[in-house]
Amino acid sequence: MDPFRTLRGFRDILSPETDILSYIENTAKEIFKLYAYNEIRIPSVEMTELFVKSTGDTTDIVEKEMYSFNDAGKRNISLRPEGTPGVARAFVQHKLNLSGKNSKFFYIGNMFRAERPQAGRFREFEHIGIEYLGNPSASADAETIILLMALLKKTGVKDYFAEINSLGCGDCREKYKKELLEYLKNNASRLCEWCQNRIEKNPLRALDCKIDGSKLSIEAPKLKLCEDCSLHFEKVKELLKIAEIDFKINKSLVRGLDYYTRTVFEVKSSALGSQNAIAAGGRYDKLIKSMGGQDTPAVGWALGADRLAMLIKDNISLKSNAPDIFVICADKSSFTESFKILNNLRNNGISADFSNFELSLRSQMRSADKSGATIALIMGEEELKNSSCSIKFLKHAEDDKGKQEQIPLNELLEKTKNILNTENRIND
RNA sequence: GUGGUUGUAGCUCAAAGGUGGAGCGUCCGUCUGUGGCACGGAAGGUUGCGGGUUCGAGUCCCGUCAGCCACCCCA
Repeated sequence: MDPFRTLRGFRDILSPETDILSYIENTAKEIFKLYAYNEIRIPSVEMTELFVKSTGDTTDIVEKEMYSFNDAGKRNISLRPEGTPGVARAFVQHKLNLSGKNSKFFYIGNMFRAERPQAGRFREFEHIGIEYLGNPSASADAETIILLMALLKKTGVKDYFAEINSLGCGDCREKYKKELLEYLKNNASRLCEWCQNRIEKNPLRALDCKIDGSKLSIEAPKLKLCEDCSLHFEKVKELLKIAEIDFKINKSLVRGLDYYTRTVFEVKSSALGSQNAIAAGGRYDKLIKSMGGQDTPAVGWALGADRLAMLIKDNISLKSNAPDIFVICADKSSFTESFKILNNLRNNGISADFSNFELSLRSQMRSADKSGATIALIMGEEELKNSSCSIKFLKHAEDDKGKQEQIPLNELLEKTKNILNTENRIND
C-alpha cells in the first residue's frame, strides 16, 4: 500500500465539488430554519454496541460494513455508519425530552461504511439528516417528508420521485413476522443460503432476496396493518396530498434498518446509476425506549449529499471565488507599495489577489485574466510618482471592458467599491 | 464480499514485442509598462507497484494496489 495515496473508497474533494456540497448544506440549513430544526453535532465514533442494538445486528450495515476496532482501553468502538443512533443516544443521554425544547434536530456529517466503492458509493460519505422526536402523529411523518421534498426542490435537482410504505407497529408486525416465517420455512428451498440463515432473525429481509424474492413477495402473505396503523398511514398520505407532494406507494419498500416502524419512505433518482437512492427514512417509535429512554416516538431521514451533488453539478452555476481585484506590480521600485495596496484592499473587504510581483507585467496580466478578476490594478514607477494607481477593466467586467484609468491612491478604496457595486448590479 | 473492465505527462488519449508521442493545460518569450488572439520555445514520465517470459516489455504472463461498471447493499 502506498501511504501517499488515499485509501480505497476515500477521496479528496476539490473545488468545484466542494462548492456544490457547500451549496447543498447551506440550502438545507435555510430549509431547516423554516421548519424550526436545530443543529446537533454528534461524535464520529461511538461504542459498537450502540449500532448493533439500534441499526440492528442482522442488517448488512452492522454485519459487514462497519469500521470497528478496539481502542487503547479495549473498548470496541465503531466509526458511525449512520446518524440516527447517535442522535437517539444523545436524546436519551441528555434527557432532552425534559428540556422543554422542541426535539427537532438536523445534522450534517460524514458517515463510514466499508462497502465496495462504485459510482455514488464511497466509504466515507456525507449525510444530511433530520430527526423529529416526541411526536407520534401522522403530521410529524408528513412534515419530515414535506421538508425533504422542499429541500430537494430548492436545490434544483430533477428527475426524482418519492415512495412510501407502512411497516406497521410492533403488534401487527410481530404477527406478520410469524405468518411470514411460517411461509418462508415451507419455501426455504427458494431462498439463497444467506437468507435461509437469517429468516429466523429477520424474515422481512427475505422478501428482498434476489434469487426469488420478487416472486415470494407477491405470493407470500401480506402485511395487514392493524386499525391504528392503517389510520395513521392513511393520514400521512392525506397530509402529503394536501401539501401537494407527489409520491407512490411501494408495498415492498422495506428499509434495511431494524428500528423502523410504520411509515418508511425513500426518494430515488432515475438519473443515478445503481446507487439510485438520494434520501430515505422513516418512523422509529421503539428506538428511544430500547435505549433506556422514555417511550418516545420519532421519525427522521437522511440524505446522501454526495449523490445529490452528482445530480445537480451540471445544471447549477455557482459564483466562483474569483477576486474582484488583481494587483500587478510593474517594476521593482513599486514592490512594497503594491503589497501594501493588496493588504489594504483585503482589510477593507475587497477581495484581491496577485501572482508574483517579480514576474513580467505581461505574465502578471495573464494571471489576472485567468483569475477571473474584474479589475487589474497596476502599480509602477509612474503611478508611484503620482501617488496613484492604474486600474484596468478586464473581460469579466460587464460594462467598461478594456477601459483603463489612473486614480489617486487616497481615492482607491471608495472608487473601487463604487465600481464593484455597479458591476455586481449589472451581473445580477 | 462476487464478477467484468481499465491503469502511459496536470487532463483526454496515441504508440500492432524494437529510441515513449500528440492535443489541451502550465510556464517563458515575440510585445523595452498591459490580459484574451496568433506564433515560437521550455518544463513536465520510476508507463500504478512487484515479479516473470524475452536479445529486447508501456505492449505478453502472474500477483498486487487503485479507478470505473454491474451484482449486493444502502442514504
